[in-house]
Amino acid sequence: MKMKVLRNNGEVYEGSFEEKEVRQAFWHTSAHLLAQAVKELYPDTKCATGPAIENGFYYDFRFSFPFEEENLKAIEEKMREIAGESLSLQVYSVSRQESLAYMEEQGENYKRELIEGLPEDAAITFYRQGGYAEFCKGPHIGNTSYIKAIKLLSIAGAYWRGDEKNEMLTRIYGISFPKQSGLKEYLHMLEEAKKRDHRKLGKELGLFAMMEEGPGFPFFLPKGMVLKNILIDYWRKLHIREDYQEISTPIMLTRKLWETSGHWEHYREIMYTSVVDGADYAIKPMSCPGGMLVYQSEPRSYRDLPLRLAELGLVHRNEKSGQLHGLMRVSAFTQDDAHIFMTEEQIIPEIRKVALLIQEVYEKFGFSYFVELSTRPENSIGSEADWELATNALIQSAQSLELPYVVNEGDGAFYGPKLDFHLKDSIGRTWQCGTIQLDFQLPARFGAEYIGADGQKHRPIMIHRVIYGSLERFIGILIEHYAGRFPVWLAPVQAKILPISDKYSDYGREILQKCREAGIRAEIDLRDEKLGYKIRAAQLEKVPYMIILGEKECSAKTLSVRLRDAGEAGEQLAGISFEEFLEMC
RNA sequence: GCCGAUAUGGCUCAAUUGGCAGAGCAGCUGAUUUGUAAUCAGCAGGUUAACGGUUCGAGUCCGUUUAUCGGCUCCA
Repeated sequence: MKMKVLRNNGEVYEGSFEEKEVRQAFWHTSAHLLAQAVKELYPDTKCATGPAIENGFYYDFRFSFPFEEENLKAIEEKMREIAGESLSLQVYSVSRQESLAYMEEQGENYKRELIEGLPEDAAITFYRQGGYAEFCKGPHIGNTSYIKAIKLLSIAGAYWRGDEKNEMLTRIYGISFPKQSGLKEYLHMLEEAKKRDHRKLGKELGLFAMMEEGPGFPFFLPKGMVLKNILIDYWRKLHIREDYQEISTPIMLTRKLWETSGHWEHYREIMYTSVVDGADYAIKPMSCPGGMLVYQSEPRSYRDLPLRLAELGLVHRNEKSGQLHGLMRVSAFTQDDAHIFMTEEQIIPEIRKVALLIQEVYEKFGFSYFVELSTRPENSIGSEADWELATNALIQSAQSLELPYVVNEGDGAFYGPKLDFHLKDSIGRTWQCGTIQLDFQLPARFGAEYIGADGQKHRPIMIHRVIYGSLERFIGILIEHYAGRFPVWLAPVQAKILPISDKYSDYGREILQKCREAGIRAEIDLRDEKLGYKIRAAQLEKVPYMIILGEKECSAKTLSVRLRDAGEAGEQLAGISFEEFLEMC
């Protein structure tokens, strides 16, 4: 179905909902419709901003009463009513003066503030639908009647202009479609995504648990621990190949160290601290100072560089309450950290090497990702020149690898800029996993040195980097990515042995032992149940191979293997030898 | 931290206006000896997140706390 789109230069474009511009215009108009409905129902409400987002739209309001989820129904109803009036939209330009006067008259102080931020000579475009007009750069769809299906999804608090120092507004999220079927499909998709939620699967599959006794501190259950260890084994292999050396540094170190590193000043509020024998200690929120001390544990020469020290560091961060999220955001997590000490000439080749390693790992799991370059934040240390050099090195490296990135102004670490790699979860939220951070500050603060070819002392430059980011977050993403159906190499249980009756238990145990000797992660189901029951249980546990043992197999000393990923037909391999099975794994 | 919501056996969920806390699955016991997604029967399992209040009586109403969920801010 085609619909008209009004651009702010007066142009009219005709396109379908499948096109991004049209869809964004559609949702943007839906946001205006939401504001219009809210103003009609609650005229005292102040409107802030309301854009289209990747899936749907939102609008921020300041209500004159405590707004509750209950109120959404009435608003939704009103929106339908207005959409049904088939209001056509008009776009027109107004001078800055005039629009300020209009917002003043309407009592829309947030809008006024936004317009005040625009240049003096700016012509402001307005979009009007019926009695509701809003300053907006568009585009919008031509008529409200295109909007046939509306659902307001949730409410949330959101700071005015995204700044926590500002007052909190009420944000209403919604979605809309030109057809009822579109909405139905979308809601169904959300339901499906919920089934992949790592918190649900983590519980069902016995991977990890969260307990009230340790909010934000995940417990790894036996099967989750297997998964974690597989990731660690894979990581170790790669790092040996890439010429890293593994170290381990203490969880808790003295205040003096954190003062030297700058963490005591810049990171204090999220560090767990303790007093031991009258002295202040902090539990590490990062492993870098430990790595730094290892670097300094002996004199270094330019021949040692680049020196790559890797550490699976368990760090603790006392996050503000309300920020925890399953395994994705926890208070204690294992970073697959490494600190690379190098000369200036080695910066770009080293960054490239790390970026390639991150790409290799993400490709191994079939992840798609996007990269973000974060620049100097307000609360940071070091000279402008160092920051510029570091930022340019990251840009050059990314460009030389043809790695597309978006810039995130002012979001760097306090000691340096960084390239962040973001992965998506099941409902499209993105999480920062890999990161490459360049740091001139820490080596200076610690007075780190190496002896150059010229016999003089020089200061090394440091890279902080992670590939997984945190094992916990990465496992969360992995669970959702595979919906719990891990590939064989990752599956905590690779094979479930299912004897048909207890007459075959001994043969089952024999096969179990052979599996274990061959390094296959196997379990046996010796319960007094029928085969169908055991298959169902194994299938729900998402075990890749089900080894079925009955009279035929027992007497011929063979196996029958049912595949988890076989279709409805229940494809299986009957009467194969143990060796043939081994080759499959 | 902020805005909004939720909390009932191990899990998923019931419990009319405040009136005896219940079911399925999982677990245990017994029978059954099973061929590709649930065999039958029985048993056990709870200070309804915690604390306080209103009431003759609270899972249900009110308050506080904790945890969790959807977001904002922050972040691996």
